[in-house]
Amino acid sequence: MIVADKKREQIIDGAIKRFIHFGIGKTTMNDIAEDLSVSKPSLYYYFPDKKHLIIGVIERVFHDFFELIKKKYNPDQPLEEILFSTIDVRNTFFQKYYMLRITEGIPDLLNDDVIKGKLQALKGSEKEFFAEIFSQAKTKGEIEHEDTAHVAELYLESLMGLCTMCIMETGKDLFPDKKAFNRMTLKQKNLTTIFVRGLRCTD
Amino acid sequence: MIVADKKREQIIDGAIKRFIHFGIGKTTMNDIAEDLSVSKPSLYYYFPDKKHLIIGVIERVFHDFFELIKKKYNPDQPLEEILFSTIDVRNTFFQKYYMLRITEGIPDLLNDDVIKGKLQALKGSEKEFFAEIFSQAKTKGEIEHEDTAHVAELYLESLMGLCTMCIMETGKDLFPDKKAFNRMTLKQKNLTTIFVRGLRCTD
DNA sequence: TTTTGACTAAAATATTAAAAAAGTCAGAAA
DNA sequence: TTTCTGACTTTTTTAATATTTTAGTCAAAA
Repeated sequence: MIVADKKREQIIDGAIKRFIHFGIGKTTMNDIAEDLSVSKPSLYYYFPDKKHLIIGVIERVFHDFFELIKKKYNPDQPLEEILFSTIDVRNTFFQKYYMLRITEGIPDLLNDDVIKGKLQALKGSEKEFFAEIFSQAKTKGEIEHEDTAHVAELYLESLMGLCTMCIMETGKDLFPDKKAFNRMTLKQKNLTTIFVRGLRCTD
Repeated sequence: MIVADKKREQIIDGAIKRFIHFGIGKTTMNDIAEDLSVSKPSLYYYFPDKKHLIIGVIERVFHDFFELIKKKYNPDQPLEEILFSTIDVRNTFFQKYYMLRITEGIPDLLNDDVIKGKLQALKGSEKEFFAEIFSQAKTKGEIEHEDTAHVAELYLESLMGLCTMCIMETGKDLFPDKKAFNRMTLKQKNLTTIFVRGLRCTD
C-alpha cells in the first residue's frame, strides 16, 4: 500500500468515526477535514465527492466484515455452528455501524444508482460466500439440497428480513435497545436451526 | 346488524375505495363524504375522528383476510399445502390493499399508540391462528416441534421479513411490480418448504 | 336519532429569505 | 509532479412566514 492510499484510508477512518457518532446526514465534509486537521480540498483530492467517500466507508465496513467471518470460518464445524458464528459477527457489525443505516440525513442515499450498485455487489459477495458454506456442508454430506446458491440467497434474505422486522418493531430510526437486539439474534438462530434441519431431510 | 351499523360499514367501504386509489394521506374526510353523497358531519357521527375511521378500515381488511384463510383452511391437507394456500391469500390481500401501507401521507400513522395497539392485536390473532395450524399438524404427527406458538411467530415474521425485503428492493413507496411480487411469493414458498421439513425432523 | 350548513382550530403546503454545506480553482508547499 | 490550501461559487438545507387545506365542532333542521 502506497502512502497515497494510506492517506485515503485515514480519511475513511475519520469519516467512520463521525458517521458512527452523528450519522451520515449530520456530518459535513468540513467536520471530517477539521477532525483530521486538513483542508476540505484535501478530501476532494482523494474523493471526487461526498458520495464516493461514503462508498469508501461502506466498502471498508463490508471488507472488515468479510475478513472476520472468513477468519472465523472453519469448514469442519457443523453447519449450524458456522451459521451461528456468522450471525454473531453480523450482528456485532450491525450494532457498531447502526448509525450508517439511518437514512435520515442524505435525502435519497439508498436511491442513488451508484450506491445501490455497490451495495448490490457487496451483497453478491456475501451470497457467494454463503453458497460456498452450504456447498461445503453438502460435500460433507451434512445437507442434501442441490442449489446452494439459491439456498444461500433465501437464507440471507430471511435473516435480513427478521432484522428489518426488529427495526420496524423498535420504531423507524430509533436505535434498537439491547433487549430487542437479543430477541432478534435469538430469532435468527432459531430460524437457522430449523432451516438447517430442513436442508438435511430429503423426502 | 342494525341499520346504524350498516351505514358505518358503507362509510368504511367508501373510505377503502378512496384509500386504495389515492392512499390514506391523499384522502380527505370531504372526499369520502362526497363519494357517499353525505355531509362531513355525518361521518363524524359514526366515527369520532379520522384515525378511528382508519382503524375501522384496518379491522375490516383483516377481518376479511381471516375469514378467507379460515374458510380455505382444511386440517386434512398436508401442512405445506395449507401454508402455501395462506401465502397466496395473504399476498392477494397485500397486493389489493398495498396503498394502505404507504405511510407517505399521515405523518406518523404507524407511531400512533392506538393504531399500533390495534395492529399488534390483529397480528396476535393471526399468530394464534397459525399456532393452531401447527398444533393440528403436530397432532397428526406431521411435525415434531413442541412450542407451536413460538414456531408460528417465527414463521410469520420470516414471511413478513421476506415481504419487506421485496418492498425495499423495489424502492420504498413504489408499488412492487408483478415480477418482483412473484419472486417474493416464490421465496416465501421455498422457505416454507424448508421450514416444514425442519419441523419434521428431530435429532 | 340522524343529518347538515356554516363555522373554528389545527395542520399541511407553498413562498421566500437566510444560512450552511458541497464542490471548484488558481496557486502555494512539499 | 504530487499534495495541499485559502478564497471563492453554486447548490442544498434550514428557518420564517403567509396561505391554503383539512380536521373537527356545533347549533339547528330533517
